[in-house]
Amino acid sequence: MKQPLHEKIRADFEARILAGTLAPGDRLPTEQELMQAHGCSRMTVSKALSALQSAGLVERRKKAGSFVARPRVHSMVLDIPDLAVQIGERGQRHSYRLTRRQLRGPIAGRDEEAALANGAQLLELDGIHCADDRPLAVEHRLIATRAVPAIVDGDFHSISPGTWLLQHVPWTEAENRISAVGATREEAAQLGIVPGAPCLCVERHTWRGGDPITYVRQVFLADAYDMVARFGPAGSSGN
Amino acid sequence: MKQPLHEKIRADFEARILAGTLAPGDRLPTEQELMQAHGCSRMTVSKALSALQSAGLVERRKKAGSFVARPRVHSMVLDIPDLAVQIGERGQRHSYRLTRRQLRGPIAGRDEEAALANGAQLLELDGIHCADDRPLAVEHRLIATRAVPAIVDGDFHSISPGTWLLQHVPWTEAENRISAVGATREEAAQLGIVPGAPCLCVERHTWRGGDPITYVRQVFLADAYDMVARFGPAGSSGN
DNA sequence: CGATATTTAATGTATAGACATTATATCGGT
DNA sequence: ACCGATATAATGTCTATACATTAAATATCG
Repeated sequence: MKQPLHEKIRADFEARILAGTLAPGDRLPTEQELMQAHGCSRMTVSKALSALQSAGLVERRKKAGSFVARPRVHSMVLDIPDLAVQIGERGQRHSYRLTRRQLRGPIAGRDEEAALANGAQLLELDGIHCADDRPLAVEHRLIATRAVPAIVDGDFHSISPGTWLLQHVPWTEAENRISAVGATREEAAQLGIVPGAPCLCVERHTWRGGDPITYVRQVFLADAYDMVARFGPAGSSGN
Repeated sequence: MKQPLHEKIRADFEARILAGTLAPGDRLPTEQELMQAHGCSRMTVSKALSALQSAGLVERRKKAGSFVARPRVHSMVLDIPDLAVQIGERGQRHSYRLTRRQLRGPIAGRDEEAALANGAQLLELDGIHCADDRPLAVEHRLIATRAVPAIVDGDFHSISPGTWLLQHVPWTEAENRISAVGATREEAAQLGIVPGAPCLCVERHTWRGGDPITYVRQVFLADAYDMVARFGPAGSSGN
């Protein structure tokens, strides 16, 4: 054990937060309690808590204590966009229509699906996003029931799975693959465009503490959607 | 001045690093020197330096001291891709052909160009990126000579302006706008495809400490290029 | 000269205490 | 019941010191 004490305390809470044992909004012990529990000085626990704070995992308030941070939306540089919110910001009404729902195992031979399923089942949810009832994107999504068991009870005829996931399951890692594609016959029919018309395709994997959560492929109407990623110095932190 | 001392020290070095006064590899004062300079204890300067370290701005080595961190490539979540490097990684030969070079002022009425120029002139560089002599992307670029005066002496018939900029001018903020477009007649001719074929369009602004550096619009062959952005917990730091 | 041992200068970790700050909670008075 | 003053509990900052760790620099020996 060459690990410094403040690092061990930090890692302990990080693990518990990522595992969900400590949920957003939960209060964690005061510095007094922690220094007694670990038999160390206050500076040491304070250092651990400060590290968690600057990593965006906890929020510290005087007199009140330290709490697991709420959403983590803006600490991460490129958000996972919530289509419903984005469309709403443009003054349009978002709607989602479910076209397919299936609970199944991974398709044999598709290693990515097997990795996502991680021994359990997958929930497949396909649907269409609309802005003011005009089709905007078709979505194909797979969700690992192992990571998100509550998903199978969800009703996604009204709210989209993406919105639900963003509100219930914080992610810690994500990978976006963005490309331009010509619409297939099927996609073109659903979006009301001609086959081969340019579309923006976003494929995204998300993980939480190393465990895969979901895979999604979204095909957008080209003239209706841009993807914007802005990023800059993370630091500052402030007080 | 309600600013804590360690924060003032941190901000001071951050500013100097972003301004370029302290260049990558430069050594900054030892904790001893800093505590004398500011008349404070070692813990205080150590806290400032630790913050800079976890922000990825400096690297600290025992016995040696603290140094301005080298590249900042992986601390930033979504890289500015260097096409030349990416193509090389795929085992292909990258080449860039300059098609237009013009030193000019901002076009009247275009506020973005005026903002980029910032009172000085703009260097406009258009060109084509090829992989193994097959056209891959057309690029339209504007560079602020105010931020990068050395650019006007550059010879971009062989190396691409993007490569040059990445190697010479570190950026601190960037904004990517990614969309799918149909190729215009002109772009189609340069890329060897039919007009209207789907292409991936990347528009990017970059800044350095608030000053605009460059604007670029790249139009990629859809089937030859994906954009991948992977990001996860910045923290960990470790020792 | 070169490999190895020693010194040493820097950061890394930790302690125990002091005082500052601030949001919450409690207590009064109207 | 409300509003305002006061107490209080938590974090925020800082000091002064001690010892640990590490890697660069230097000395030593074959």
